[in-house]
Amino acid sequence: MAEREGKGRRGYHHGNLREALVTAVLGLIADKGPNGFTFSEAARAAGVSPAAPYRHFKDRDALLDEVARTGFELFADRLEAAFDSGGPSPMRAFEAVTAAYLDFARTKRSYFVAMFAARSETGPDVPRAGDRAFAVLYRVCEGLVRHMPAQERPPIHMMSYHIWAMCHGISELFGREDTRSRAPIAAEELLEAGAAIYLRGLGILPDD
Amino acid sequence: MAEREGKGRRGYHHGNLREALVTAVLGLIADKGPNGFTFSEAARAAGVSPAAPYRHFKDRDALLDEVARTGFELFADRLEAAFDSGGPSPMRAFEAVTAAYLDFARTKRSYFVAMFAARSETGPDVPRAGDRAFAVLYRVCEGLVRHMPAQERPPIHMMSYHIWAMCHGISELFGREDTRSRAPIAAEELLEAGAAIYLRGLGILPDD
DNA sequence: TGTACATCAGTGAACGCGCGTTCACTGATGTAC
DNA sequence: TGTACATCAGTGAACGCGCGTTCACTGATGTAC
Repeated sequence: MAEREGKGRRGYHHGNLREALVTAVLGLIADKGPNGFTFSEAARAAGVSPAAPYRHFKDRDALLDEVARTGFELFADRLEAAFDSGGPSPMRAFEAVTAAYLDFARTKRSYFVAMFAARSETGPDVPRAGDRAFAVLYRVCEGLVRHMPAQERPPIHMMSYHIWAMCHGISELFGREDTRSRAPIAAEELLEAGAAIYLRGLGILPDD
Repeated sequence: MAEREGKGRRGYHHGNLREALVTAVLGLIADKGPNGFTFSEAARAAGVSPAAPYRHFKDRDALLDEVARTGFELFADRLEAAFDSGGPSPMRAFEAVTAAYLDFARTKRSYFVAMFAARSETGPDVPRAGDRAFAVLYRVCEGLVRHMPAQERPPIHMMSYHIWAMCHGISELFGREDTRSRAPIAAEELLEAGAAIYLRGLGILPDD
């Protein structure tokens, strides 16, 4: 029980301590928030001496940055997969991507928290990974707008920011498992309805 | 310089240590985040021995809760004032309130961070203070919808959640002074445009 | 108005604890021959 | 296929430090008479 034999931990050498630390941190974040744990605790949670993490990370912030970076990569993967699942229909892609945003924020909560808690100064790779996720939202909007006459098209950048903000706001306020969500409406429905209203305001109707 | 004579700190007794601690914590949050300071640091920043805060707060979390509670009260005050400033025009009230949301999130960043970082379990007063702020958004939406025929009116609760989420998402993603905002568009414009599109989607036009 | 006393709100010394970090070390792994 | 050796990735003991918390204390304030 105290030992973790199954995977990793094959004797003196851990084998994949770097990933094990990230995993351990995710658990700690879930319990105590992004700043509620120490470097030593992370080592302990990974079943390793307090000096071991220094082989892989300069300090606690570097470790947290790694979690954030990994989270952004995973996030971007999810959004891209959702985008592809929408097939040729821009509207389906839109729905799949926004739903994936919400789902990630809820089910990968620890990643999500780390992604927005990490100090953006230290990790130059973190924003870059975020850009990949944003690009998916951009492409989604592009698809929705393509059939419109050029004059009526809204600025796609602005539109993607709006969608991003809506997803993000709803995730933060209503899409958390830990706090009983404070709205009597489910976050998914709320987002779906809000997005539909927003798109209608741009002249984009549900039946493509 | 090291002493703070002007106000408070009138000799052996501080006079208003409770508020002074809250103020000190706001400064610490601005520097190092909501969990980046210790109880002792708060005491030191208030110019007081490390044992003194125990007269007023059980522990660090209680202190942070107080900051959050104060923040929510102030936030609600600001929104209410903005609402009143809109006069009889629902649309002006709407614009003033959403702008006030953004402004608070930016200029009272430390409060804002504390408000959403405090563990909601411990402080039963915190959500209650948040409700007062939400009530303003609700009234704003009510006003916007009043002239519509009853059948066309959207559910006001849903509508207020949407507005709240939009304000919140934009504040978090683009409305921070610390990080250079990542959007090439200013948060205010972004919010204004997004809200206008959303309202148009509901059949509400700018010219009341 | 003065005095005695209770209460309040601080001090500062003390304690045990766990953290961050360094260090010489050592077991495991990979590779040259 | 075996052996020697370099390198890698851990250990565990040690250190100084600051934190959280308690404690007897003390200066300031408020109030009863």
